[in-house]
Amino acid sequence: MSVSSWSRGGGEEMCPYRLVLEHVTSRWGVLILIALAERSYRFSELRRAIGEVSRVSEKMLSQTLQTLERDGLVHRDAKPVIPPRVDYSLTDLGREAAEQVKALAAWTERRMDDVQQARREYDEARL
Amino acid sequence: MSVSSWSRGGGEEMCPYRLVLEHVTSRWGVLILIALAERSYRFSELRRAIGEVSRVSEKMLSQTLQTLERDGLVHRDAKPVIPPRVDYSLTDLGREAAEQVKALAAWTERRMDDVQQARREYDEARL
DNA sequence: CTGCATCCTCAGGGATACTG
DNA sequence: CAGTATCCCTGAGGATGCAG
Repeated sequence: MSVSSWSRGGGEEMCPYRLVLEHVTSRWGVLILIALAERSYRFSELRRAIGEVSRVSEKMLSQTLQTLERDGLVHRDAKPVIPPRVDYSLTDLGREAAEQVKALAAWTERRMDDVQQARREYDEARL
Repeated sequence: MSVSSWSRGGGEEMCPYRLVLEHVTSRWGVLILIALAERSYRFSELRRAIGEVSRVSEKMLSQTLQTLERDGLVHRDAKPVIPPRVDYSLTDLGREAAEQVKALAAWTERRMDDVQQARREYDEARL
């Protein structure tokens, strides 16, 4: 992986590859992948689970789920019953993505102390 | 790593840990970490390197560099010469972060075909 | 060259109401 | 319950100009 191995095409639009990366690392994408890595969730259930961390609107949740579904990372299982029941889970591809994201999140958690220490020093240095 | 292991504190603000994750996974944070993982760069040089992939304004570049520096991931070496020369490189902590990000980017690159295939099927299914 | 300050735009994203 | 549609607003981010 190197930056220069990326687009290099004179055009203006991003390479599709960057887009997937943005979907996966997006604010809600990260949380959805981590949540679904544990188990499948129904829509509102997922919203509550994520809400424990950071409030997410219905709009953003369904929007992000659609993006991830289109990328083949999330599987949407809509059962034709009344009231409606829709279960979301990860595909194999999604599980792989979730592993990467979880690794990143785990690293952040591990190194949190070092980061906060660095911040204190940085802030103190410019008082 | 599980979502529920995150904030859980009745408050409204994000846990500082989420913030670091957002810095690292941010649009420009990702590109900066990957670029600096290869070698150190001067400001404009870094801007051009990243620009090959996606145009970045001076403002966003310096802004993102500052947050990453504050988080202790990037080292800023300003040489007191005329004209000014400032070199940016990764700290040990930053190199660790870059490894995680590169792993994620590499995965995306590897699985790009599967994703595009999934997209085609998804789009085709709703014509 | 390396930025900081300013202005301005536009799209990400929240709140609300409504539907199947 | 699981969304879609609509309105609206904040803030990310670009463009420009200036300073050290």
